[in-house]
Amino acid sequence: MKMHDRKLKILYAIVRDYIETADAVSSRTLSKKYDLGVSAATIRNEMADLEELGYLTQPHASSGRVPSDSAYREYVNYIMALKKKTSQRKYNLESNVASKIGEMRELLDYSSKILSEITSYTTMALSPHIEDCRVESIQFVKISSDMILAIIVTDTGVIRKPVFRVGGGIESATLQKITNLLNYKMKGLTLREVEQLLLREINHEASDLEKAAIKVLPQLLKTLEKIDEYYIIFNGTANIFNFPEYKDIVKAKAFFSMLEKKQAMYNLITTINNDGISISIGKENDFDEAKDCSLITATLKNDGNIVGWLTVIGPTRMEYRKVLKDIRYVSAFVNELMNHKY
Amino acid sequence: MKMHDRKLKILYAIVRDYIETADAVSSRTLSKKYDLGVSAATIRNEMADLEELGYLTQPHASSGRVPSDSAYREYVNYIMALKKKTSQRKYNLESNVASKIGEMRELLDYSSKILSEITSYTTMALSPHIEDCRVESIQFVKISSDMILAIIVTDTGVIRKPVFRVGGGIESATLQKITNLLNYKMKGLTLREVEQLLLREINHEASDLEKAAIKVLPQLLKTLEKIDEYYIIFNGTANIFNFPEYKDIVKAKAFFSMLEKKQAMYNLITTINNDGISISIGKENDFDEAKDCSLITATLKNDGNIVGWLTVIGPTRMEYRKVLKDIRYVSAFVNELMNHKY
DNA sequence: TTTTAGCACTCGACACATGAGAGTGCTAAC
DNA sequence: GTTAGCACTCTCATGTGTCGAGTGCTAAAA
Repeated sequence: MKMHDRKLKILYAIVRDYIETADAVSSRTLSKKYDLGVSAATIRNEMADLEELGYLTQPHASSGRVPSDSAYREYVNYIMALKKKTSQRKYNLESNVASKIGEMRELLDYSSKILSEITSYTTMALSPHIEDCRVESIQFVKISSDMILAIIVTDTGVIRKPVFRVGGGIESATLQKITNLLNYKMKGLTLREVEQLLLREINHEASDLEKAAIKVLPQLLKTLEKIDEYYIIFNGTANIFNFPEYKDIVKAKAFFSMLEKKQAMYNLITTINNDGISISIGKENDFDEAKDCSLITATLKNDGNIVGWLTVIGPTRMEYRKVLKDIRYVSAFVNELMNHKY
Repeated sequence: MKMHDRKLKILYAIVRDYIETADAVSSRTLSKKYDLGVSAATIRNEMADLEELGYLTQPHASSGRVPSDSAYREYVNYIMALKKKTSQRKYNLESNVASKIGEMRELLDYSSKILSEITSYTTMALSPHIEDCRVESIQFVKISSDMILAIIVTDTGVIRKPVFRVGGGIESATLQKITNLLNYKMKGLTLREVEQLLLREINHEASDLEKAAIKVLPQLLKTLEKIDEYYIIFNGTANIFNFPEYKDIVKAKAFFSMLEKKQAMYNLITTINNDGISISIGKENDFDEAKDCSLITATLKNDGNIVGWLTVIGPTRMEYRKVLKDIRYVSAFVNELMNHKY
């Protein structure tokens, strides 16, 4: 459905003004502040239409109009379609940062912190579910008489290093044997499949493993089960108080309760269209506590595999334009770094 | 200075009532609700005295009284001195949890989460500064062509596992040599001293290390520098909104800003009297943002060495009695677990 | 001397009225 | 199709009066 150009112009102006001021926008403000070429009365008529179409709401009979989620959506589609300015800003985010980043998790930490600082919003970094990654290698290292460190490296650079214990200890040589065997059998499998495999080994008392080795497996299996499935971290959570919509204590509480529901946040992010940058606005979020928020998420990929997500979280009245620019910048920087190193 | 018994009784009653209701306490309430044996008028006189002594304040001329920080301190000293009921509750916090805990950090995570759940307050878990721990062992493991995992185990069970990269890769054999040598030289040193030692090795082109090995050291040094100095995590942050004192959005924001200042939080905890359980109330906290909060901290020790801290954070109007009981319970549980395993 | 009853006084909370201002919707004229 | 004008609506700030909670003081009782 194509709206008349003027209607759209007015709609965008309302969205922009509301994003800027957080005040209901009046016809008079629009005619004065924006060069729309028509009088306030005309704008009033258009606004009445826009309200009927569901793009605007009126907090009360004699206030200005406030954009609805659909208005933001319309606006966001519009700015997303604008030619991305190819003004390649230089990545001067601490050029020596590369040498300090060892593994993917640190890169997520660092970039989400930066993103929060330059946007002044709350940001979130998320790693993919470990069970969906393919195992590149598994190693076991004995770090004390009864403690063993398992090192699991996946094909996307995600690394997990759980520690577990073996009652009565274990010989280094035995450990090496298990390492070799499992490593051989597991390469390329997902962790889910590895668990299946371990279970079979345990039950069938596989002949190619010694008794001593077998006794480690149940403990290893337990370890794999309790391993952090994904990694999630927030930055700049206190920033949410800068927005007048969170002056309301009930909303503020809802916001922080939302952040604490990590599994729901995980689902929220991973079910979006995982390509480039995606924006979900208010009720588009399939998670009650997030119905007042907008999320702008950049999917980080390496060789086509998802290695993480960076998300900016704020009120639906978000500075989409600015945040889009910033998140593009940071995620391009991350990609740059990955291409060099991962 | 010994106050008259009756004064103290009244003071404790005021503190208890205020903790319970968050409303300024009136003389009439006290005489009705608590069995003080005197009339409201007498209580009024005592309250006037207590105000003069700095234990009470009056929000406005005709309201009840509110306890000051010193009143809480007096009350806390009193309840801390009470005979701890030795009613050894059974540790029925998931008895199979022990088998799931691999390293200290997981124990901190788990116990602070539990503590937050049973108290309904915000909790914090903190590990000691890694540079103050003594190195038990250092190992290097090659996890890909150019990635190396360093495994640092300290005498208190704190483990760090930083990943770093070596341009051009390195032979496994060379790595083994370095591991052996450094391990030999470093055992018992603090990480700070290890850094000094590495610096010397690099500059002096130490003869007992091959060229190939030497080139890894600078990278290792950098890695040690950027390693997480300490580990800090929060649970139940949204709980703060349950307290009416945080209905004020300015205070709520201050609270979350406080949590984001991790270094200051670290200092706050580590400078308290590090023995058993300690309570710091309001202005006793040497950190502006924490002047409205009380912190109850349990120091976790193993063989006399500090292995972490568990802290409950809330308004100065905290349910000291209940929280004390809960934190004693959880930290005893942690100690139990450690004695069995660490 | 200590405790208590009584009473005047203070202050915040709340309900209610009022007026100004912002903004709209509608109508009639352009 | 556009605009000016005007009546109408609703919020917000301000002011006023009342109510109730709670104190401080005083004088009488114990």
